[in-house]
Amino acid sequence: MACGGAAFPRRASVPRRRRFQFPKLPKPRITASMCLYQFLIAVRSEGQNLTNEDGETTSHLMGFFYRTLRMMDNGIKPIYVFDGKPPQMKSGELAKRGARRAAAEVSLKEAQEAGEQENIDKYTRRLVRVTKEHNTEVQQLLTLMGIPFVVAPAEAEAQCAALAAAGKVYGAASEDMDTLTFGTPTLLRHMTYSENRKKPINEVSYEQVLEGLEMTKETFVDLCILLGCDYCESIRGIGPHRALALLREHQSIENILASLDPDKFTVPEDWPYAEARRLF
DNA sequence: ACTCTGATTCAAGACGCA
DNA sequence: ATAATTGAATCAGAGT
DNA sequence: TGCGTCC
Repeated sequence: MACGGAAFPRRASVPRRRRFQFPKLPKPRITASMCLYQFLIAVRSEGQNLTNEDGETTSHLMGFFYRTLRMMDNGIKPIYVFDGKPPQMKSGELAKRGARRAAAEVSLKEAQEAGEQENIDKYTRRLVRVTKEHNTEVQQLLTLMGIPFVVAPAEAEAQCAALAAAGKVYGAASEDMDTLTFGTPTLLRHMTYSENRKKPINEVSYEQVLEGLEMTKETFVDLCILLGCDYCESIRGIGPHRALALLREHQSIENILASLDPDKFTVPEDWPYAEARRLF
């Protein structure tokens, strides 16, 4: 997640990008959770989600329906992957999110009182929440459409990587670089943009990324951990450049830690980098 | 002067018609 | 009871 | 391409 593509130094990110040409029967797997969010946030009219006559939201169903149809039109057979249990989070992180949500609620109320429609929309979007019902409704829709989906035991990204690595699908469609870290041979980015004809689909090959960065799978995983992944925080003061340079020099987090100047960089206490590494 | 990091902010879908 | 993103772009500021 | 509509 946090291992964003933009986080990689431009010069080093030699992973070649080439225009994606549809193979015969591509079956990319797609993480459904993010789609759900985006549909609920974006599919609106006059600030409100689309609803049926009973007032129940249908934005997510519309979104999935049309996007899936469009993919089928282009010869893509998608397999959606739903998140299972969300990754465990730290209490500090939870508190931070709670605070942000509270702030958005306050801002929303202010905007409502001031009658600022633009801000009302903005903060309403920020408060969007995906429920279990949304998930099951979408799954039901996919079933009716005959579109396969998988509910991942834990994180969707890992499940996708497994499907892709096993050759069950052509590739994994996601914006999340963690998907690569999980070992997906092929990552497809901008899947939705390209459906919208705004940007070309970006095909990233794991092999070529490693080659371009001159890294092994092991050092690449360490790199992603240093950049900050979902499972543990990163070291303050170490960003993409230093992380890459340090790994080139020392090959592993252990070696880096042994040589880091403790006066300059503070390593988090009980830093669970090894556990994070084990997850990938 | 320049490089890097980290904080902040914003926007987020798809269709069809003109 | 509990909940809730993220990538990209931009800016500020620390460190070199 | 821009814009109103989708429910």
